[in-house]
Amino acid sequence: MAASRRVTLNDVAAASGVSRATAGFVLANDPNQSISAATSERVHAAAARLGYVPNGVARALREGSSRVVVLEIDPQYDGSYSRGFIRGLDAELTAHGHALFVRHGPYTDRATDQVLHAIAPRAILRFGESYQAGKDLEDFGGGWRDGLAAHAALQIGYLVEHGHERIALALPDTHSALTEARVRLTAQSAQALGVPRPACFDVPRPGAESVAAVEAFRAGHPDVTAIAAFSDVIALRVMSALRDLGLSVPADVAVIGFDDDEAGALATPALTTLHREADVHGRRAARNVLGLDAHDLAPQPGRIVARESA
Amino acid sequence: MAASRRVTLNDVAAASGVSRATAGFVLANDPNQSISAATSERVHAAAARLGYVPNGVARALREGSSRVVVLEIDPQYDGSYSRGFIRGLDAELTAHGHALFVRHGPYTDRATDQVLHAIAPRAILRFGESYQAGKDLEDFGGGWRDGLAAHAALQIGYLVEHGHERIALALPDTHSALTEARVRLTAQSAQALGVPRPACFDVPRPGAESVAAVEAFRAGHPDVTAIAAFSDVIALRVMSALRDLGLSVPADVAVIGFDDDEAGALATPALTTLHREADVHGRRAARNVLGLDAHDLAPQPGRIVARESA
DNA sequence: CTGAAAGCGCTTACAG
DNA sequence: CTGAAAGCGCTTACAG
Repeated sequence: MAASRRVTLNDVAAASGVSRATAGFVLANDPNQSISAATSERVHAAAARLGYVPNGVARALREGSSRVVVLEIDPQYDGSYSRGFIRGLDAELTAHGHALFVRHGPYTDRATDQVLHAIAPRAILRFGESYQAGKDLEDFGGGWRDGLAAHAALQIGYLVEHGHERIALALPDTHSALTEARVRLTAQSAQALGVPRPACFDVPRPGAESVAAVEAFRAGHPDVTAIAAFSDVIALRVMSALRDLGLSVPADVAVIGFDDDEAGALATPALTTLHREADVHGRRAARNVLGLDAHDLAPQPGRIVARESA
Repeated sequence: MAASRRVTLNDVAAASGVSRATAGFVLANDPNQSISAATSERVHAAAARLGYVPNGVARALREGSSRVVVLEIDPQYDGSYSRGFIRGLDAELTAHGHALFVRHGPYTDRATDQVLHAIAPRAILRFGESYQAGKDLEDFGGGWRDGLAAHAALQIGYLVEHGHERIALALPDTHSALTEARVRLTAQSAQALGVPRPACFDVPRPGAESVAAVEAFRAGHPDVTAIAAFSDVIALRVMSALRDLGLSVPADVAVIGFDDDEAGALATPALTTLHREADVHGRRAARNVLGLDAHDLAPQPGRIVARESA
């Protein structure tokens, strides 16, 4: 079968008997032009009949950037929250004529530059960082400042409510802007609640090292009665290590996760955690990056999912 | 600060005192041209000094497609295997001058079409399906035929070796080309090993429904002594449901996972599973999609990670 | 109300 | 050995 040539604006113009310019004006709905209703209708009909779709590459060359947004995400943040965030971001960008593409990998300026040169996206977002598109927002548009602060407070607040005062914060073993923000916000929450500043420790991937890390931390901080984890993944590592050390959760130490991953619900004991509405955060990020108003998209408050571990 | 204009080929040509064409020939290393060493050197020096990077959008418009490959992946397949696959695919594409972008979402022809029109990628891959770029490979280039067959056989083989004959296959509750392939290959393995064809059942997300699904299956198949799961996620759902039903793993029923997710290692009992070298599969897929030879990239055999659940 | 034309930055056949 | 020129498909200021 012959490869059917792509339908271009020229084809639409020819089929409707107008110039390419006129066809373009009609399809772009250009308010500076006044095209007769008859002409407009003919052009629309021809475009529909031929199945015309504008060539995004040509348009991007002309306009200077493509109607594409790229999200960079470090694989260590993959989880139910990032999935929901991506879903919301994608849906909202699509609704506004843009496409979302995700780049998985560590954040490097070289990689970001390559993306810029390769497809000239309208903007590049980094999951967990402010976005890199000329403007310089203070947050990620979806609760990365107010939201994350509120959620960190909720996590610590739950433990305090349940009688804990000596609380620790368990982190992944590679740090980033996101882990730093979390440490800072957790410390602020503790202060506001009148409990000592949580001590932090890193928990590497499962294995002898992760058990040793938890053991060493316990030895240095024997009075800690509850551990707040950076994520459910980290919480599960902690619970597993505590079990290996012969400790019982929550009797000996309480553990609370963050972000409600499926595996937390299936753990023994089932993981108490915090649920955030990732979808709305993604939608808000989309609005912000396109310079659109996001006021009708109220970020949902987070909520504690109380199960067995705390 | 003034936005510094992008460096174009024109700038390089002007800076080195040659025409744009000549500069282009030098930078493209065009074998049909014979450029004097002096000229070539001057152009390269100018390009380096100015930090010239070709505009991918302009190039794509000219060449008909961009040096970009898009991977579509359904969120239900997110896990350690898909992460490794993406890592390998990305690394190998980058090494060959291409960029990888991932689209997360259900597979729909409409979405795929939008991608095509938006950035005209060199190819679009669907995780778990053959690729959609004119050619029609039978597999995904990284073990989706031979590889998946071998791995399905390994999973069932382990159970048979450990004395199981009545085996079931636990699947996610949304089916796809990938689940179908898995069912088919598992049935073939069972036949080759001389045990009855495994009965299949779906396990929905955690909750009352997933427990009911496992209970119903057990009632209908009381003689099943081992369950092979489509993935570690599904295996964890099954183990949790069995626990809720008062059954003990592996004493009452053995469970084996697939793909070695971190959560499996942390479960109680720790999940026995199968590990595949996702990275190499991704690299092979990259080579195939670019039409490059992949013979030096031998797919690694899978291996059983024997823990406690089977 | 509509059309001819320029130009985004690149690649490459063609002419010299 | 090197340059002038066409053209990928679009948008949009300009002329009529």
